[in-house]
Amino acid sequence: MPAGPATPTLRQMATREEERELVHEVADAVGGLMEFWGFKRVMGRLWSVLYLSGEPLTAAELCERLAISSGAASMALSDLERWGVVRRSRKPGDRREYFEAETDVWKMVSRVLRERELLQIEHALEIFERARERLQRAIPPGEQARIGRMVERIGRLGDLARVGRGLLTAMVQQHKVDLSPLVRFAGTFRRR
Amino acid sequence: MPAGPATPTLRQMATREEERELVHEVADAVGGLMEFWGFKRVMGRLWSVLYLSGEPLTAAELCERLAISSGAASMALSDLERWGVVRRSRKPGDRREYFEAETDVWKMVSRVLRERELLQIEHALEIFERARERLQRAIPPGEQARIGRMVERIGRLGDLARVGRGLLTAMVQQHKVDLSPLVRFAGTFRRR
DNA sequence: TAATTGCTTCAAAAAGTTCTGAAACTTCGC
DNA sequence: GCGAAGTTTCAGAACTTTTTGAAGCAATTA
Repeated sequence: MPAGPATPTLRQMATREEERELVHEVADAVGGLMEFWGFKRVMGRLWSVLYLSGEPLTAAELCERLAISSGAASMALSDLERWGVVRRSRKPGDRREYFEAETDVWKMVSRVLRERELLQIEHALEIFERARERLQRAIPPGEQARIGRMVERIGRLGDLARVGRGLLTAMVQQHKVDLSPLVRFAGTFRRR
Repeated sequence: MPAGPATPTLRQMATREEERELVHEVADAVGGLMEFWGFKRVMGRLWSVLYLSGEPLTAAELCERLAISSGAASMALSDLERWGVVRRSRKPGDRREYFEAETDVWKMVSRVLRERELLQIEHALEIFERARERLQRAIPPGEQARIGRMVERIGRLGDLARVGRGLLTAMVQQHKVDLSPLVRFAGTFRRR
């Protein structure tokens, strides 16, 4: 209602209300993205509220704003801290801990890529190579064709994993690398 | 045991055994990657077995090889089919359905990127922009600084989402696009 | 058309995940 | 060292996801 005799105070309250709601929407969207990425939804929500508030907040305040228990907050905040995405700080003369968001968003993303995605892909790659090697030797007679195809396909999975690893590595390493050769390389693995 | 008087038959059996195990390891690795990506683990396992076997298999055979129920197989195979990752086929004079893996791995990956990741990011982007716009207008007096910072930070989230969208779009569009400008662009969003 | 085989569906079970709230613990000022 | 305030831990509750197995359905053959 843009019309009506709203006093400045009422209008301000309405604005505050709207602000709260918008912040929550953003926090939920970030939470959704993070969940999609295999983190807890609350982690994304907590980080967003801290990031948008711009100033350190206490655990109690976060609990209240997001309507979660102290336990959940404590755990999620520890996780966030472990990911270097939130920092703790204290104010002199105040016993409570304050939490602050890391603001370099790219730093966060690249750390996750490096420590999680890259490990996962590296692990798969090891398995692929080991399997390929082992199948390669001692092919039973009369199975050349079948095993050969299998070996080739495992090889292709390995190639794809390597492309992924290359992309991630490139993204992660300070953007100093030109991704285009990698992307062209990826074209190699289409078909068959 | 490389020594010992193993008959050809025994040796062959050992090899078969090893093959089974290696295929399972690969299938689990792919399953792990797919789970990481928000799919069901079984989906990855099923696809891998089909991909590596190289020939169409029946549902019953897949159930047996992966030790899952017919229900689970039926559902996961439908999902895979919906993602264009597995095809059904029939053999004349055989009532059973056969399943075959899509072998163009990149086609699969890019479809997922396009239909899932891209949607998710697009959704977040809309929320960010809407929130930014709304906060922008009607800033309560004396809150310039606080709201201004908030608006700026939501803007930064939006920028990051756009970079992600750009990367995904580039990857998805037949590799015709050079990713390097995007990656350089990403450097813009570090710090503060 | 009936019998048979194979496939899908679905309710319930199992497994896995996240959240709560209170007890245990830590820290700090007195 | 004691008490108060704040934080972490953890067992169980609540919720979500995945799997099972059997009932129902569909297709094929005789």
